[in-house]
Amino acid sequence: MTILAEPPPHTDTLAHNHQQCVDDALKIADQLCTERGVQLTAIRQQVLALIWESHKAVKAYELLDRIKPLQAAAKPATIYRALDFLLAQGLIHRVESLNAFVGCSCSGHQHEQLLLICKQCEQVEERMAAGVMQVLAEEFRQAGFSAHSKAIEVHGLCRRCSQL
Amino acid sequence: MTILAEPPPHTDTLAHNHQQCVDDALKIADQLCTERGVQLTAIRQQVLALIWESHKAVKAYELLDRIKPLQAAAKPATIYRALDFLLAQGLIHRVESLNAFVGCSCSGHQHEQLLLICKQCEQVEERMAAGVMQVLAEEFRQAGFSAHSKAIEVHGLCRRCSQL
DNA sequence: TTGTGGATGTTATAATATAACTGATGGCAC
DNA sequence: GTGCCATCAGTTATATTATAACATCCACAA
Repeated sequence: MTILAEPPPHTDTLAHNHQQCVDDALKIADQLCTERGVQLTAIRQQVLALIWESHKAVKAYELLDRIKPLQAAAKPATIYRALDFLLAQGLIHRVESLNAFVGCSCSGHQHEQLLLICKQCEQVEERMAAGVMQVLAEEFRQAGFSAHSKAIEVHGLCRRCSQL
Repeated sequence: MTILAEPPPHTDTLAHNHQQCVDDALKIADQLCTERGVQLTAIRQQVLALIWESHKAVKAYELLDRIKPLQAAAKPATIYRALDFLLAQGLIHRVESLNAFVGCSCSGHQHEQLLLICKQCEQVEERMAAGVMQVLAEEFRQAGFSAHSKAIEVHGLCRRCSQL
């Protein structure tokens, strides 16, 4: 079983240039939406930017609080509609086990990912985990199951936090 | 990569003797609780039995409605407390992506499982998926991640429903 | 008896999410 | 330009999921 190379994990907010993450995410979002002929409106972009403020998963009502300075009229529906859009475009992940949302760093790729959620620093690392997905596919074949979507969410301690 | 043998899937309510599933589940629960010196009280047993009425994932408030004939005083806390107990004992799974609960057919085993959730018939098949878990473990090692819990929930069509 | 711990009862409320209708905007066919 | 349509956002209300906090009960042991 060969495991494909992974992009460097960004679980260390101190050590990486986070503004670069945000800029990249917004730029990619912009490009993808243009290509697809869908609108990355101001609200949607603001929500995406708020989600990318950290590598932690963010709750919808936290986003609501944080968008209010920019969108005074914001209500739950404002946020949930933006989240629905971003999810549909693959720009964010929903973290089911936390009822929260995190930026997707492989936006535009179709493959599903593995989400490693740190209990300590709360950051979420996304990994393509090609090997895992391949073995999973074999498992589905055996089970006669046609998979439409999968979430692999793992709670534990990230490299950094387990070393502390 | 060898895949271990799986117990026969019980995704077909019509074709299998479901009463057997329920009886087995209750008997195993009883044994485990006795062994562990914890109390499988009437409420807890009733909730477990209600969850086992089908192989579908059941919502907490559905359980609340269904337990009322038996426990007229039942309130949300009644159900959530019973669910917490059953989860702690490994007798049920929480299906994060549905905010619902399903009986665990490998109660007492420590290993994590793969949950295959059918969009059509709503039944949940549990698989040990030893191969998947093994490859996952290798992935964690590479990521320097110490996993404490993992949920692998896959939505799609089960064998039966994809053949219809 | 008297405490102690576990389970349950009870009330209230928090947290998460959606429905349904209204209005505003902008493109485009005519 | 006018009218039409689709998309997005505003607004109100409510549904759904989950927990907090405190009271009560009861079995059992000291």
